[in-house]
Parts: sequence; C-alpha cells; structure tokens
Amino acid sequence: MDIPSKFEPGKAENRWYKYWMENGFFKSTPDEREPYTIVIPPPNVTGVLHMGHMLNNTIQDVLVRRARMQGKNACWVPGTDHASIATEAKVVAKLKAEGIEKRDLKREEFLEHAWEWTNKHGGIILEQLKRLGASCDWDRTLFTMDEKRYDSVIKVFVDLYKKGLIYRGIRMVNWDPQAMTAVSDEEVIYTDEKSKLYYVRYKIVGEDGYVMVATTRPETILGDTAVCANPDDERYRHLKGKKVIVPMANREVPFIFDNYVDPEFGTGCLKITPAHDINDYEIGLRHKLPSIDVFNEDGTMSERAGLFVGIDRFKAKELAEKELQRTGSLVKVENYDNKIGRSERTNSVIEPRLSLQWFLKMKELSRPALDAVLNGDVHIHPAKFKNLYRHWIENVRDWCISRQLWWGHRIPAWYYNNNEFVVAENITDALELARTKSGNNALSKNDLREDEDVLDTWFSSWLWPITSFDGINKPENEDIRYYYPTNDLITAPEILFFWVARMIIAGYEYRGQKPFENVYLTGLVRDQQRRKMSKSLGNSPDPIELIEKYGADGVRVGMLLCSPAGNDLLFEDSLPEQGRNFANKIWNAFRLVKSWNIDEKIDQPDSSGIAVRWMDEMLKKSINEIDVNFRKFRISEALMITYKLFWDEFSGWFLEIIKPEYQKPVDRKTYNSTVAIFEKLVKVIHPFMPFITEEIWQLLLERNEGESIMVTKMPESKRFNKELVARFESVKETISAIRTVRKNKEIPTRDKIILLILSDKNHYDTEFLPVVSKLCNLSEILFVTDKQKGTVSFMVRTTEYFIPLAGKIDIESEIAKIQEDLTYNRGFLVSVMKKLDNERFVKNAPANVLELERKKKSDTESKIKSLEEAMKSLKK
RNA sequence: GGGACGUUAGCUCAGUUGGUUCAGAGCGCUUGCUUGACAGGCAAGAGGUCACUGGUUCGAUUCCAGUACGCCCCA
Repeated sequence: MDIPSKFEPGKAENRWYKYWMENGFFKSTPDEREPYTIVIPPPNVTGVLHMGHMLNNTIQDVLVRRARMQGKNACWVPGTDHASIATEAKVVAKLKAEGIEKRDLKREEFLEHAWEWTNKHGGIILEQLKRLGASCDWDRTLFTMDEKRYDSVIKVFVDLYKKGLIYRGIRMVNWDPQAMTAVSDEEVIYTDEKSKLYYVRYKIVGEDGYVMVATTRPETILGDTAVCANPDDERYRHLKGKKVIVPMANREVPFIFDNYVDPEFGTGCLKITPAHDINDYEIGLRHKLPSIDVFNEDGTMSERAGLFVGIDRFKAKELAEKELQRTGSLVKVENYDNKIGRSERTNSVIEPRLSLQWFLKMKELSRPALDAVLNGDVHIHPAKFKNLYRHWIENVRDWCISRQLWWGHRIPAWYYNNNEFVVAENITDALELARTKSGNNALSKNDLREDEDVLDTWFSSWLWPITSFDGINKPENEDIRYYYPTNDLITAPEILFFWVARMIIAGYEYRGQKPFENVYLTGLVRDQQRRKMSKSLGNSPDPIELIEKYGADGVRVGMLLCSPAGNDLLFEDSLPEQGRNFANKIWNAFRLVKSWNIDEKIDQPDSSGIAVRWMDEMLKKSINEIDVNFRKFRISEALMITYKLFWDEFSGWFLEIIKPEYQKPVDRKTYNSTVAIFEKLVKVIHPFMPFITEEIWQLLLERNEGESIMVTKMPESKRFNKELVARFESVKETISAIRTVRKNKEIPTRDKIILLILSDKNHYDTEFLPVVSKLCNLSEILFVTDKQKGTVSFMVRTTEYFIPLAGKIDIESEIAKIQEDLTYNRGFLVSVMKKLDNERFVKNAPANVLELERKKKSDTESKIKSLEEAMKSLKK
C-alpha cells in the first residue's frame, strides 16, 4: 500500500464534507431519541469569519458531534443576525460611495438595497463554517429578519405592550449622532481620554461677585438651567435663593443645592444642564428645572442654543472657549482625563440626549432569570461568571428597545389624531383598535401613521432559542416541543448581558422554561501582546488561510488545546501547528498498522498479549476521564487526555511493543486487536478532528457506501482495571530507567544487554517482563540475591536493578550519583520522621494518612540501606 | 468611585471537601539520535520560595485577613 508519509488534509476535507451532506448526516427531525440541541450564536450578516467564530463554532461542533455519536438526536441550528446598526451603516456607506445619500431614498428603496446587501454577504460566514467541518443542520438555516422570525418579534412586542411592560417615554438615552439613533447602555464603550477642564465664572445677580464652575463641556453652557452646590458646602451657603447669569446665553438661572454635588471636585460648584447629562437630568427633575436641548440629532448646535447654530459640537466647543475668553468668563483651563463613551458601532462620541423612546420594563421580567442561574437550573461555565450575572440582573435597568433606523423590525405602533397611538400586529388590527380607542369610526388606514423606528437587534435575538423552532408563532409545534429547552449555548462573555441574560428572560416569559441547560463562555482570542484581535489592528489571521495551511482538523485542535473556558486565548501559529502535527501522528500510526502483513500461522507473542490487555484498560480509563471533563465543560482537558492517549500510550507504548521486526509479519490476533483499538481511538478523536478520523475509519476496514464514523457509536465509559494500569506504569518506569542507562553509558540501541534484578523471583511481578525485554532489547533477565560488581545500578521504586557493563563504569560518577540519592532520601526521611514524631500529628491525622507516612518511612529506610550498601561495594 | 475575578515552570494553563515523593500538563528550551510509521519524529533532561505578609492548623499552593499587581464589569 502506498500511503504518503504526510497527511494531506485538503482533499479529504472537501470529499468528506460533501459525503456527509449528501448522506444527510447533519439533519435532524424529532423522533423517539433524546434530543441534543444547540442554536448557533448568529453571526452578523455584515461580517466575515474571524478567530472568535472559529473558536466558538469548533466547540459547538465538538459537542454536537459527540452527542450525535452518543446516540442522541443532535440538532445544531445555524443562522445569521441582521445587525441593524452595523448593517445599516455599511449599506449607507456603500450607497454614499455610489453617490447616493440615504436621506434621498424612500424607506422601501433603502430596504431594497439592504436586502440586496444581505443576500450577497449574509451567507459568507456560514459557508466558511463548512470549511471548519461544522455539522449544522443547514436545512434549518435562519435569519433574524426572515418571515417567521419577523412575525415572532412583532407578536412579542405587542404581547409585552399589552402586558404593560413596554412604554414610551422621554428619557436620557445614549445618542449616536453619526448613526443618528439611540443605542443601549451595553453598546457604549467607555475609555479614558484626554480632555480639558474649563473653569468658568458665572456672575451672581444683584452682587458684584462670581461663582466659578468647572466643566468639560463649555458648549453645553448654552443649555444651563441652574448652578448647584452641595448643601453642606459652607462656601456657597450664602448663595441660597440667589440667581446667576449663564455666560454666553446671558440667562438668569437659580442657584440650587443638591447632595449629588461633590464638594471636592473642581470648584465644588456644578453647572446643571438637564438636557445633556444624566446626573443633571435627575437633578433637574428633583428641582423642576427646564431642559434646553442645544443639539440637533446629528450633533450640531440647535436653534435653541442661540449661538453657533448648525455648527458641529466639537467645533462649537472650540468656539465656546474663545467666546468665554473674549467675555472674560473663562478663568483657566486644565488638562483632564475623563471617561468618554463611544458608540460600539460607529465609534462616535455618545451624546446623552433626551428623547422619546420605547422601553421595556426589566425588573419583574428578569426575576425568573435570576433565580434560574442562582438555583442552578441554568449552569454558567465557568461558574465565576455567576456573580457578574447576578449583579447585572439585580441592577437591571429598563431596556431602550427603539432605534432610529430603517433596517430591522419596525415598531408596530400606529399614531393617529395628534400623538395618540395604538400597538398592534398589523395595520388592520391597529385601525380597529384606534377606532375603538378614539370612538371615531371614521378613522381610516390613511389616518394612521406607522412608527418610523425599528427595534434593537437584540430584541430579536433574545428570542433566538424559541424562534429557531418557530415557538412564538406556533407554541405547540412538534419542533419546539421536542428541541426546547436546548442543551448548550456557546458564546463569548462580552455578550453575557446583551444576549444570554435576555434569552433566559425571554425563555421563562414565553416558554415558562429556561432556553438552555448550560452556558459555556469561551475566552477572547487575543494576539501574543494580549491585544484583542480586530480587523483595524490587522492582527487577526485569516481563518480560511489557516485552514489551508494547517488543515481544518489542525486548526480545530489548535484552537481548543489552549482555550480553557473563560480564559483568553493567546493565538499564535504554533497552536494549529501542534494540531497539524497531531493529525500527522495519527496518520503515521495508521500507515504503520496498514503496512503490516498478517501471518495466520504465528502465535501472539507474550509482549503483544500484555500490550493489548493493557491498552484496553488504558482506553477505558481515558474514556472515563474524557467523559468527566466533558461533563464539566473542560473541553481542552478532554482533548489533552485524548491527545496523550493516542500519542503517548497508543503510539509511544502500545505500537512500539506490538510492532513486528522490520518486514516481518504480525500475528492475526494482535492485528485484529490493534485495528479494534484503533477504531475506538478514532471515534474518540472524531468530535475534535472529524476529517482525518473519517478518512482513517473508512480505510481501516471494509466499509459500505453511506456509512460514516460520524454516525457510529462512541465508546462508552466503563470500569477499568486500575491495578493492571498501575503495574504497567511501573514497567514503564523500569524501561525508562534502562533507557537512561543506555543513554548515559552510550550503549547503542542495537546492542543487546542483560538485566539483573535484585529480588526473589517469587516476589517480583514477572508477568510484564516480556515487554521490558522487547522494548529494551534485552538478551536475558536474571534474578540475583546480591549486589553485582562491574555493573551500573539503578532503583525503580523499591527494587534495585543492575546492568553489566564491563569497562564502562566510572566509579567516581557512580559514587557521586549514589551520594546525591542518599542525601535526598535522608532528607526526605527526616521530613517524614518529623511528622511521625509529632504526637499531635499521630493523634489527629486520619488513619490512611498515618499509614502512608509509615510506609514512606519503611520504604525510604530500605532505599537508604541499599544505597549505603551500593556505596560500600563501590568504595571497596 | 462601587463590584467581580485572578496571580503556580520561559509561555498558556490544571491542581477536585487542607494530608501519597504534590508541586503537574502541553508548548518552548537543552542534549543525543540518517532507530524502515512519523525530524510535523524518537529518547533522555533542565526548569517553580505556588505574588507578598500575617493568621487558623499537627500539617496550607489549598482555608481566613491584609498588601501589591493584573484584568473585567458597572457608575
């Protein structure tokens, strides 16, 4: 058989993925089996595959493939998210490049462009996921704005409104002046930025004096409606009841007192601009101050500012500085670091702005979601995120769900008369409602005006586990009843609140049940400098190129190996390289086994028989450990155990033991056992490395068309023979020790040597000696009763061994080695004796600990004794 | 400013209710190997005051308190 010495992933990947698709292995329909369900965190339609997706979807695929092989009805639902702000921004930019302004388009025209964009780019990520081997049920592919999902969102909005949980209100929102929309608290990113603190004096009315305030935003002075100090601040007490004059605006405003003001900050005196600062807004409410909004929605100064009208807010700040200076109001300017909030989507500076928005009351809605996590109905992995989750829900604020955009689910509210409105699923229902409500039956559809805004994208994705099975429109349909609640959700910690918490909330509200059993939060993929990978930094490798370079299996392993849950993954090329090397190792083990000829007539050597017995136990042991780790979502651990099982135990030990001499045949019994073991191993590896395992599984034995490793049964965990594994471990130690001697004494592997064992044959575990003999190329094994001269000696556990080495002994170095051993063991004995001589230890320590210490004592004593004897005989 | 999490080998991380020679793994590093599966490999090694300081205990990487540093969330 002619098999290349290096595994070539490219062809195998395409071939097998196609084969799996053709045979419908990814498909799932409800049946009598236990379901295993994952809904994909829907990637944005605007995006392309990045490393975060690679990690995330590799984990999902591992879990799904494993569940499928465990006999569950596995269903992984793929889909994409319409990402209203991001997508709209991209479409606007694209149109602009073509010379088209959004404001020149009608809503319908713009949406056509947006759909065109979506249809063109929307599927890219999903297609790329196929390269990774993702076993999604592609027939179920969803989009947050397809018909069923759209209708579901509208239904939910109407329902929540009817329940009194959605309201419209003027609130201070985070305004993105570039996107010209409100964004939620979660979409604002605060960072320290350099800015300036302006000290400005306000004339006191009816007095000669001034008060001085410190502000970072002189341009908002035009919107000031009060100046405020702390009531306990003696410096300003005398101003009670006075008024001051706002510079530039020359408006008289009251001087007020409020506990909010920190006397330590700045001058201890604060200007109050209720329209442009959340704290000022609240103070304004308390003191019934008017609000003057000095900005337009695009961030330019408004008519109400009276000055700098139409000028951008940053330019206006400069102009305000000059104007204040000119009028002598500006006292000084200091450099100052403060937190600036920027829009996650457009990066423009967020402007706190009063506006009329739709809100969802969160307090009572989120109650079950808090309980679910606290009482363990929903498990978060790693558990350290539980506290964070609790903190968020306990302090949850109403959710601003409207966005001033076109791309998204349109808010189903219709206005009539002046500002009265109704909320309904469609205009027909709305009309009926409006007629009833107004008592005006003459109202027609033309009198209704639909709300212009759309809903926050998360307002559709929070329903994702339900709408994936159409559970809002048809709450009793077969799919939702079978697949819901889903099992595991795999996502990044950064969207714990955006998405995960809200899905749990929606789950209880609309299904009365959690949406998933487990939440697994992956780490963030970072580069070697711990920087988050991003397109703008250009520090993210192209996942498809990586797959082409290292193979999908290699990349999957690379991503998983170093990504314990919740920890950041510092990505570098050596990771997929390690994965590729592992694939190659598997491949070469396969080549070796396939290269053997089988001789039906020869008997199985003792060493091979032992190896098979041991490997069987080792396999069971590892499978147990892998199961435990999967249950705890320690996937990188599970992979590491698998990796070592194949590389160290199977390739390093097992194959080396059973390997026939060059060009000699193998016996039938050993060969069959080896193939059986190999088959189990590739099954265990399959969820991690689907392609190479399929390739090998297909070649290992004769297979029929339509068969696949991915639908075979995963070996189950069983009890294993601990004692046998432990005995073999001791054999390994002996072999290693002999190899060390060979290396130190420069005895070529080819030269046969004799092993002498200082022990009574009847008390020594001789059963596994054929393995030692084979791996160490021994000509003979003899039991002796005395120290042997002209040999090199070594100890394994409590037994002493000798290898005759005429002429190769360096007495001095032997003595030095023994001396070192002696020193260590004597020291160790002292530490053991310290414990045993301590009455309180003997009295308090548990029996097993005490017994162990005593065993340590006797073992060490006998070791010291034999070392001392060895020393004596050398010195003679 | 409020809160959460963390600090173990050069790097990334394990370490399960305090007790085996418990200080571990992978990668990296060092030294040998043209060993007929694999140099993308094999073998043998080196490497850590478990951040620091106290406390509880017969016994602390593990429990408690404080300090330093890091990171994240919220304001």
